[in-house]
Amino acid sequence: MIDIKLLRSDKERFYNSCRARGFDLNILDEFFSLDLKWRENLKILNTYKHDKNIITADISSLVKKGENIDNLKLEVEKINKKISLLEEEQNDIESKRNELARLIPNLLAEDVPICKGDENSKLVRYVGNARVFKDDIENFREGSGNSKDYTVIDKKPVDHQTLMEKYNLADIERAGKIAGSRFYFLKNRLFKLELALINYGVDFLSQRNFTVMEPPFMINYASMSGATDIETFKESLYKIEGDDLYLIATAEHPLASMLSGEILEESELPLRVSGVSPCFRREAGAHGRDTKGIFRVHQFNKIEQFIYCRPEESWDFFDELVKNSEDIYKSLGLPYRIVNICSGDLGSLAAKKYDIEVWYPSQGKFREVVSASNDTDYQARSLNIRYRAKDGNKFAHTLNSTAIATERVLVAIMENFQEDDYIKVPDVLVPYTGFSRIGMDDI
RNA sequence: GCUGGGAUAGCCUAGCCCGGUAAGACGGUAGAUUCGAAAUCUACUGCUAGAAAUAGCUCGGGAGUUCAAAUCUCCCUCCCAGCGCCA
Repeated sequence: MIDIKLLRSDKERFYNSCRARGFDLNILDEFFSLDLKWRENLKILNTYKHDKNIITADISSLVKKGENIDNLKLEVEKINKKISLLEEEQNDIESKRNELARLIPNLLAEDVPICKGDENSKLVRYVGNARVFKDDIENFREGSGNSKDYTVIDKKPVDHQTLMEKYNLADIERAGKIAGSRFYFLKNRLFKLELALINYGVDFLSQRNFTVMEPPFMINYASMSGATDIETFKESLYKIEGDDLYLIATAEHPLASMLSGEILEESELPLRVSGVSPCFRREAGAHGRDTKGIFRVHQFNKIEQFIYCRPEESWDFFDELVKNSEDIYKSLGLPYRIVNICSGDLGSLAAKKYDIEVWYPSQGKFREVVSASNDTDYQARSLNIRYRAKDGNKFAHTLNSTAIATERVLVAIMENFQEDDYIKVPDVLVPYTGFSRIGMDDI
C-alpha cells in the first residue's frame, strides 16, 4: 500500500510513476475525488460527534444530581440519526477509497527502464559459458548483449521432458490423471537431485547469515492481502474451502506477514530470513504456455530469501540478494543473465526488480529462474511492520528474492549438462546427492 | 473437540463484578540542572482530519443493548491451563 499522505502531497510523482507502469490513471483521479469527499464528510461527522459528546457529558452530571434528562435524550437521538446517516455514506466512501488505494502501485525506482509492453527490460550482465545450438546463435547473442562466452553445438539439445522420459525421472501422465495438468511425480535420481538442491541452498543461505526456516504453507486472508496484491489473488492463489486459508504461492507470503503488526528494534535490523516451501499457483493467465514437463507447474518447491531493513539501506540489500542468487547459479555452472525489469512488466509491490534468467539450450532462450524485488515500504505498510527509530516508529523496507526454484533449476541442469547417455550433476551438489551422473537404470 | 482462564497504548499494569472524560509505573524524546554523566525535575510520548487552535477516534475483531460501553449481551480469532483425539 502506498503512503496516502505522500500521495496527496506529491500527486505528480505518482501520476508519472503510474503512467510509466501503464496503470489506469482514472483510478488515481477517482481516488482523489473520493478522498476529498471523505475529508469533507469527516469534518462534518466530527462536529456532530462533538455536539453529542457535550450533551452526554451534561446528562452524566444531571443524572448524578438526580435531575430529569428526557429533553436531552431526545436531542441526542436527533444527532444520532444524523450521525448514522452520514456514517453510512462515509463508510461506503471510505471502503471504496481504500479499495482504490490498494490498487495504486509502488513508486518506481529511478533506474527502472520505462516501457509499455514487456520487451524493453534492460540487460544488466551475462555470466557463464552457454552451450548454444547453431541455429540459436542469433537469439543468444541478442539476449546476452553480444557476448562471446558461448560454445556452439551442432546437435539439437534434447528438451527436459524427453530426458525425464529417457532416464525414468518423472511421471507427468499419472500426475495428470489424479490432479490435472501441470502436476508431476518426480522420481528416482531427479527427486534425489531436488533434495540435494534444497539442502545445498539451505546450507548456502545459512552461511550467509540467513535464518533458515520452514513456514506455514497456508495463511489467512489478512496476512495474504497484506503480503501481496489483488492481481495475485485473481491469477495465482488457491483458496481452501470452508476455512479462512490460502495456499502460499511463495514463501515470501509467510515470511513477510510473519512480523505483521510488530515494531522491531533498530538493532535487530537487517533481519535475513529464508523459507523453504512448496509454492502453489493457479497460473490462470498462462493457458497454453510451457505446457510440457515441469517448467511451469501448479506446485513447485522454492527456497526464498527475505530481508527486513532500514529504508536507507534497502538498495544495498537489494544488491546483496542478487549477489547471493547469482553466486548460486555461478556455483552450479549455469549460464545466466541478469535483467532489469522494465516499468510495464513490474508487479505493483516492487519499486525495482531484477530477474536472473538461465540459458535453456533446448528452448534456445534465457528463461526466468530468479526474481529479486525491493518492495521499499509498500509491503511493510500494508502489513504494518515498523521499527523503532530515534525520531519515532517508521515502516521497515522489505526485499525478497528467489534463491532456488528447484523445478526450474532441475530443468536447467538436465538441459545444460546433458551428455549422450547421462546427465552430469554439478560438482557442488555431488556431496549432497552421493552420485555424479544420472544415467539409464540408475536408482 | 470439551471445560475453565485470558487479550488494555512501545512494554508492564489498573479499571470490568456495580456502564458516565482509559489512571499509573517503565521505556523513549526534548528541555532544565551539570565541566560532562548519573540522579532529579518539567513537558511531550497511539491513529485520523486540520496551516494551527482544536476536534474526533482508539481497550483482540465484529454485531447488539443504551442518552452513554474497556465495562453488559451475542458471535468470531488467537494465547494459557486441564481433559479428549491424533502423525
